[in-house]
Amino acid sequence: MGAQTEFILKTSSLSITSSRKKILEIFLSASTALAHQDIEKLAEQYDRVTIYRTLQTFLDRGIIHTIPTTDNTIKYALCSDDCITSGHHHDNHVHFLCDQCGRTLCLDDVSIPAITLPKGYSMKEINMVVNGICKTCME
Amino acid sequence: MGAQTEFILKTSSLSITSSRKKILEIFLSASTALAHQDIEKLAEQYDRVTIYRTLQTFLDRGIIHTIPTTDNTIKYALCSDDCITSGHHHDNHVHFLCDQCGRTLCLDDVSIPAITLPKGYSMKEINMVVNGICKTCME
DNA sequence: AAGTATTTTGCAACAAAGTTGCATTCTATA
DNA sequence: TATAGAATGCAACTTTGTTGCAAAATACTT
Ligand SMILES: [Mn+2]
Ligand SMILES: [Mn+2]
Ligand SMILES: [Zn+2]
Ligand SMILES: [Zn+2]
Repeated sequence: MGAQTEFILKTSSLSITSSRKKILEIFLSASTALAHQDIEKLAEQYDRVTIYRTLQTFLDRGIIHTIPTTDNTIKYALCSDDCITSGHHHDNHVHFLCDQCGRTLCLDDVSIPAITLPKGYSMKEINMVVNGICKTCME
Repeated sequence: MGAQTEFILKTSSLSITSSRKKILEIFLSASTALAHQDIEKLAEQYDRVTIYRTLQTFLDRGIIHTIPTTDNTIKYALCSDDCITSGHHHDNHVHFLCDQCGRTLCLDDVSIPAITLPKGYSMKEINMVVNGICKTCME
């Protein structure tokens, strides 16, 4: 079970520590994106500061990505294997925020359509976030 | 000069106060979206709490809208006249975040393309945010 | 125009979120 | 197993956001 987390850390040339493994396991078993606070609760044996630094490290290596939200919270989710092996984030899927259950989901199968920017603008990254009611809450 | 701000406040059935006029003037003369902190600096005669409450009021009335960003900051920008008269926000344009100058721009002429969500999801709102280099910084 | 009801503001106190420096502990490697 | 370098925990601090309440300003009635 720890095999996958250790593989990810090694691939990203990060030293293997118990907090990094724990936080990775949390992401691997999560079905939704997580806020810093969610992780704090699920990894309460570790210091808040360690979690801040670990998330930043994972972002730098393309292990996780952020999802912008309309409230003031950032959500984090695992990147695809592809990001992890290439060492930087380059996903292209839409994110969904459920107004009822509050969950944030990566819609891996919905890709962001291309847009044309006005002349003079150069695009580096694009984010698309949809609010609404998720499948589970609709039932 | 205060005519336009007073008109907006009256249209939204808000009482006319000096802080509301000042904050509206700031938005009207701004070419970019503003963070809470930007407004604090430009309206330093008013209490921080008043600015929080005023922004919330303006959001409720569809006078301004928020722009989600990849860092943990919310930017605010004026809505179109259409939102103001109808009393709720319903813009549909792309937002641009310049990685160089840090400015956040409403690309009023670039509309968000439609997407198809997986079965069972219901869409209420959609946001599209592009990072890159803006026109001014490219020159 | 003055008086009154209602709304808004500022202040204080607080809570939550995020940052930094440094001593200690842990990890990788020889 | 010894050691250099990296990561962690802790304390102190800053920034950001929230709440209750008294004072002030605004809108409304007469
Ligand atoms: Mn995602
Ligand atoms: Mn806008
Ligand atoms: Zn839901
Ligand atoms: Zn720029």
